[in-house]
Amino acid sequence: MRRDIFQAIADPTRRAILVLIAVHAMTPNAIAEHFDSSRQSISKHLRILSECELLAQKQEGREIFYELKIDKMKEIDIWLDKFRKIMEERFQQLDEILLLTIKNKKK
Amino acid sequence: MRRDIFQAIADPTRRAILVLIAVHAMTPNAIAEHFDSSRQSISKHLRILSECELLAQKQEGREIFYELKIDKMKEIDIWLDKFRKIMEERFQQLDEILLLTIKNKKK
DNA sequence: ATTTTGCGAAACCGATTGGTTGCATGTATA
DNA sequence: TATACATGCAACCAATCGGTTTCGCAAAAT
Repeated sequence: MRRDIFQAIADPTRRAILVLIAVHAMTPNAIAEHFDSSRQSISKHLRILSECELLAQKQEGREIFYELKIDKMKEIDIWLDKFRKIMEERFQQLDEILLLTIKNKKK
Repeated sequence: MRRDIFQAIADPTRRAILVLIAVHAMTPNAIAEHFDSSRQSISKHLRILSECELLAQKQEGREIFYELKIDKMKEIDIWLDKFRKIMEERFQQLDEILLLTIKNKKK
């Protein structure tokens, strides 16, 4: 059972759920009303998102409110940072090449 | 055939390929050497990444160099922006509540 | 006390996934 | 020209995925 945040956000319904919940916590039934899928199907998605620690639950009577744990989203940002850094290095190298070219022309 | 960038980066091997290629373009064989998977398996991943426009190909003789199209990665960042904005709004609302609380105490 | 409501869990099903094997094709090399 | 190499593509397979149906269990409502 592979269960990481990248696999979690691969599904478009799950991404929509995250956006929906980001505004304020919601119950499974309330969430399901926003989609064509059944309540059970949404419940499955909620379980997967919870297993990835993207969601927290707040029980109120027989209702369960799911809320987004926004901090977990940072993990995606951290991964993207790798590419930001690599790109920075690339531009620096490009700068050096351009600088050398200018210097050579002056000779 | 669902083929978007989020589904593309869901697979850990594909994510590793992206990081590998980000540094400099590579051929399928060279990439495959970094993994336990077969050359054909890596080729399949490259095809999926290409279909998502995450990769560009440069043919050199009988070799094909795959390079990362870094701009496409921005799409993930754009999606993350939604949450950044929602969080900003939340903090603003929190500020307003705190402000009101202070004002009420003064009364 | 009985019924309704909100929910999770399990069983099942077709579609998709990631992997392998076996080709076909085009390019270097002998 | 014959051979070795780099690669893509199609066929196949077990595992996983997303969905539905059915059930059981509590908490509310009647």
